[in-house]
Amino acid sequence: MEMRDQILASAQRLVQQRGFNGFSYADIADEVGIRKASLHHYFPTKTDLVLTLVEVYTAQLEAELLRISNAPSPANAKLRAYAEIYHGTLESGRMCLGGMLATESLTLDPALLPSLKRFFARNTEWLTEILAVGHVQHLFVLTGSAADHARMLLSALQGALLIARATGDHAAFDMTVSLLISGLLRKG
Amino acid sequence: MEMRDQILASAQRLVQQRGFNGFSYADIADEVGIRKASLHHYFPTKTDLVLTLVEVYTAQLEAELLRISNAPSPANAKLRAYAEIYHGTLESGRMCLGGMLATESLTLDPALLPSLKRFFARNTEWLTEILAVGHVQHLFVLTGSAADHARMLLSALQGALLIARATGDHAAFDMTVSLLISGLLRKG
DNA sequence: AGTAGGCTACCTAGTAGTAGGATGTCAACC
DNA sequence: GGTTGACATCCTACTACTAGGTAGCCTACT
Repeated sequence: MEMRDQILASAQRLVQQRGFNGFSYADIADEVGIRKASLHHYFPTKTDLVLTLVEVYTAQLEAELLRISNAPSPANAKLRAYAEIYHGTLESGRMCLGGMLATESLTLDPALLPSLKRFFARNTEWLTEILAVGHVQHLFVLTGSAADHARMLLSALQGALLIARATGDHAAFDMTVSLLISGLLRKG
Repeated sequence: MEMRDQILASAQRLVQQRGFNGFSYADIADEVGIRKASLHHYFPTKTDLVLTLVEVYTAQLEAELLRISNAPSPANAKLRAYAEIYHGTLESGRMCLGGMLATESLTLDPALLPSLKRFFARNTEWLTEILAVGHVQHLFVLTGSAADHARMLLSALQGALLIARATGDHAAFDMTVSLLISGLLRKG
C-alpha cells in the first residue's frame, strides 16, 4: 500500500496547488517515480483518483474535527483550532481541496459532486454545533441562527484562502480570522 | 471591434465558469464562429487574452463601484448593492473572474499576477472607504479597522460564491450576505 | 499598396487511457 | 519440495485526441 499512498499524497498536493485541470498523470508519475501507465493500475481514471482523494480528505478532516471537539477548550478556542487548519493549508501554498474543486465543479465528472457536497455539509454541521454550544454558554452573541453563522464562517475562511493566494498577504488572512472570532464574542 | 468584443465576452464566460485551465481556444472559436487560428490575430497567446480580460473586468467593476458610490444611499445600502454584483455572478453560474484566477494563480503566467492583485486591491480599497464612511456616520459598529473589515467582507463574498457552486444552495448565499451586513449595523 | 481579418493546413507537445507483456509473490496442490 | 496458477505491480509501446501556436495565403477596404 506504500505506492498507492504516495500517489494519493502527490495527487492531493497537485489538486490543491494547481486544480483538477492543472495537473496530469505525467506529473504524478514524475514525482513518485513510476510510469504513467502504472498509475492506471491503481486508479483507472482521473475521476477515480480524485474521488478517492475527496473521501480521504474528508476522513482526515473528520479526525481533526473530533480531536478539536473532544479537547477541553472553550468554543472560541475550538474555532481558532479549526481556523488553524486553514492557516496550515495556506502556509503550504495550497487551497482547501474542497474549495479548489468547488470552483472547478462545472468541469468535473458529476460523480464527484455528491462527495464534494458532503465535505462542505460536514464542515457546516460541525461549525454549527460549536457555535450553538458557545451560544448557550453565553460565550458567543449570534445575530442569526448558528447554521447561518457557520456558513458565513466557512465562506470567509475559504475566501480568505483564495485571496491570500492572489495577494500573498498572509497577515491579512490571520487578521480576518481574528476579526471573525472576535466578532462573535460577547462584548465587555 | 465587434468580433474582438465577442471573443472577450466568450472568453470571460469560459474563465468564470470553467477556469483558465478548463477551456481552450477551440471552445471560443466554436462559440463566436471563426477558426481557432483567427483568434490568434486578436490575442496572440492565451495569456494576452486573459490579461485583457482582467483589465476589462477591473474597468467594468470600477464603473459599477463609482455608480454605487455616487448614489445618494446610506452605506449599508451601498454594501448591499456591492453584494448584489456577486449575486448576479452566482445566478449566471459563474465565479468572480478574479476569484477563479486566484485559485489557479500557481499555474498562471506570472505576467498576470500584478493585474490580479490590483483587482483585489481595488475591491478592498473601495470597501474600506464605504465602511469608514458608515463608521463616522455611526451606522456601522466596527470591531477592527475598516480595512480589516473590508478584507473580511471580500473574503466572505468570494467564499460564499465558491461554496454556492458546490452546494447549489443560493439561499445560503443570500443569508450569508444578510448576516454580514446586519453584523455591521449598530444594534437597537 | 498596405493592412485588417479571416482562412486552410500544419506542427509540436501533451492529454487520458489501453494492450499486452515481464517479473515477482504467494498459496494450493501432488 | 517442487510445480502450477492466480494475482499484483510495473513496464514499453501505442492509440486517439486536444492543446496552444505558426505559416502562408486570400479577400476586402482604405
